[in-house]
Amino acid sequence: MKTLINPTEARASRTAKRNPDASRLALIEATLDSIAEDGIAETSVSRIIERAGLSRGMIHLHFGGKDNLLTAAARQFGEEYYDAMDRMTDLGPEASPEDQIMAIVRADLSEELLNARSTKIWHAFRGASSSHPGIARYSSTQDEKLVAKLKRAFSLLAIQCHESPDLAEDATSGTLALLEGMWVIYLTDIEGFSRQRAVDLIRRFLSGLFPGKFGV
Amino acid sequence: MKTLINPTEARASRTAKRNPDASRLALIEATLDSIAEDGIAETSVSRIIERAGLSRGMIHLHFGGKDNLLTAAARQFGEEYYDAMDRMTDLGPEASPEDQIMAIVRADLSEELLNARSTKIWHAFRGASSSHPGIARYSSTQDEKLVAKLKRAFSLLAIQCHESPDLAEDATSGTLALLEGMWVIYLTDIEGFSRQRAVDLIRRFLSGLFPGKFGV
DNA sequence: GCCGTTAATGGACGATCGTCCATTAAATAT
DNA sequence: ATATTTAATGGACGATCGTCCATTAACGGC
Repeated sequence: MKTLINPTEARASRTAKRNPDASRLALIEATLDSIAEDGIAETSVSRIIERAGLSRGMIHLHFGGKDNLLTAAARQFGEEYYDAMDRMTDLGPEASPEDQIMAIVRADLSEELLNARSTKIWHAFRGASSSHPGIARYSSTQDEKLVAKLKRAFSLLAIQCHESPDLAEDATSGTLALLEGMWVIYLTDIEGFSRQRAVDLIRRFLSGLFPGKFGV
Repeated sequence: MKTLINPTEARASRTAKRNPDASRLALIEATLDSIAEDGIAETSVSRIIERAGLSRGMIHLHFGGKDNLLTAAARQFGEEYYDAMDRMTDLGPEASPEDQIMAIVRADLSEELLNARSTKIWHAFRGASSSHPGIARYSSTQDEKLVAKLKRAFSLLAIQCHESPDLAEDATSGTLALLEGMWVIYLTDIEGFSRQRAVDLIRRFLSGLFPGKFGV
């Protein structure tokens, strides 16, 4: 059930030994898996090392404590999100703002980014960030980068449509709220959620804001 | 800092004794306060009884265990939300669908419902509900009632506008997503959040969906 | 092939977790 | 006034928490 980036780097069978980078990664992945499956409250040191197949002392050795491991896991989770987001929204310089915006929307709602594992982890980190400064850092940068991406495209679109920058501002905030809301709704009812319907719905809302744009 | 429904019922000074209902309520309120201030992970039996000013055995006596107390707290939290929502959206039978919808939006984003305490608790329960069936029950009914309220008003509005029921469906889901998203955004940056801007933004999105309606 | 370095182990530690129960004392019934 | 019922107390219990460290073993330099 564990999802390691490279299966061959998976922790150390009995023979393979002394691979500190792989151990660090295994601990981070085990932490994320545990949060996704058991919740952050149940994610104890014992559970983590059991999942990673490592010994008790490793967390203190590599991270200096459980808190730092959680912070490292939050950092990696955010980086994985943005690597995938950047890769999926790289449309070249001459893509229209509409296409860029819809690419962001589709990416954020794609199975790669929006799935049971990632929403559980995202939700757990969001909740913990109010009392955990380390996690808060990487949760907030996640938003800032997404906002910047959206705002740039909507500003361009507003200029094209001879609309005020005010509209770009509202469209950015509204799209962000719609995407965040979709994640919550997905988490609430994973089985009943339809990615296609979510994308179409956001398109319809944006079409109302920019008449003639966003298809239909 | 504790918010008791009736301050005079607050737990038992040294003199007042033997008030099982007040004790139950004090435990629930202490639980909600602890979740809001320290997070659900830090909300232990010891912390709860310390906040409530009661003795260790009370949780087992009144609820049979910590899990049942959490469930009772989730139930009460949901009921408080809907009592306030119903009270704030009771506009009489001849209110227009637009007014009803905006009343729901304004209520959901009002200081009474959207504040630091309630968003933290809401978020914690949402996260816990995936592994805690008791909490899940009361989290899901919360959504169902809100969806029903919105859908009724949007269906009426769609008929008035000679639009397809399909639009009412999308408007309901979209408004719900916007509201859920606003709660997440509020939780992320409480200081920077503007209720008025959030209400106006949702109105603007709805105005795009129903041209000529929703002011501006 | 020996030695210093360091990744890795796993148990010990005190603190805290949630549950439970013997006891006390207030309210009610007789 | 006495007996019964039950709310409330607070400590004991084993389990588990996160941290730390003495020990083992794999690696790189000579």
